[in-house]
Amino acid sequence: MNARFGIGALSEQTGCNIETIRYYEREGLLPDPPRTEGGHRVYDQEHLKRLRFIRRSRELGFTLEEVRGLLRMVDGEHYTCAQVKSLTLDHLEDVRGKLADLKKLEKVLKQLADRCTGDETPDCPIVEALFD
Amino acid sequence: MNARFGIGALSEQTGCNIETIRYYEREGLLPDPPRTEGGHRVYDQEHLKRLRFIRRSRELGFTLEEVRGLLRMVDGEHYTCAQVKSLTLDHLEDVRGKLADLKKLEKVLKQLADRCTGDETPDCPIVEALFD
DNA sequence: ATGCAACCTGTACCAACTACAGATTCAAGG
DNA sequence: CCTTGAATCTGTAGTTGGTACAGGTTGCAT
Repeated sequence: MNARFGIGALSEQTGCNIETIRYYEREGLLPDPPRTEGGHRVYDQEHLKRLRFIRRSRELGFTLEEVRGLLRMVDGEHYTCAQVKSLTLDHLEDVRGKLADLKKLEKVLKQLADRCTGDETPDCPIVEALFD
Repeated sequence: MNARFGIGALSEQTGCNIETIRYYEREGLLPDPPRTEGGHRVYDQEHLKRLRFIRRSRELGFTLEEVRGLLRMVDGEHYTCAQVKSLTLDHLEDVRGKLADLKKLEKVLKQLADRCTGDETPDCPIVEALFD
């Protein structure tokens, strides 16, 4: 249960690639782990837990800066629900903004594609539209 | 009508910032414009038209590589509707993929935020969820 | 003892710009 | 004609979130 393992195992456990783990360490998101005599990193369950937290956050689209914020709260142990919720809602707004943009984009692209016959004609309404 | 103008005016006409215009030139998307004695760039309507094309394409989410492709077709004068449509449909698929991802994201974030009371409690269900 | 997989550091690269610093040129007012 | 300040010039570095080497060292099994 108190298993210790190398960076390769941590990578496999989390699906996070090795270079990225070292990158998170450089960025201060993961603490510098202890090393073997020869300098190899040695991890434990705490590291695993923390890296999973980072990965889950990233999958939800939080930026590294936001993850840093979340980790500070968690580390400080004195965060409130309100703070975390606020960060989450801000991020949700971002996502909704992007969603709206992409929907517009999809509509325009679809319209363009529909107006185009797709045959061998050398005059394309898409190109015309791009030229305005 | 045969107006010639500097990079600042081109920037204003297109909403494209000056550094970006020079960047497009370096990247070969815009042709090297003629220069004044002193080395300042001098543009005309053709440059304006081309830059607008690039900007419109970028606004529709085409990558610079895709824009390059579109420009090659336009420059070559021997593109077909089919080619352009194919590029557009590929891109439309990309957009739809991203749209689907973002929708999932929005759902999860909303669920998380809803489960969170947002009060002064120090135990947050969002944080719990991120730890899995 | 040896072979080779795993790991190390350091650097460079990706997209698509953006942001300087420090030098030069252009255009307008006096 | 001269000055002044805005516009422009080149060149380099930074952004985000990693990824990809190169070239060297360590760890472990045989």
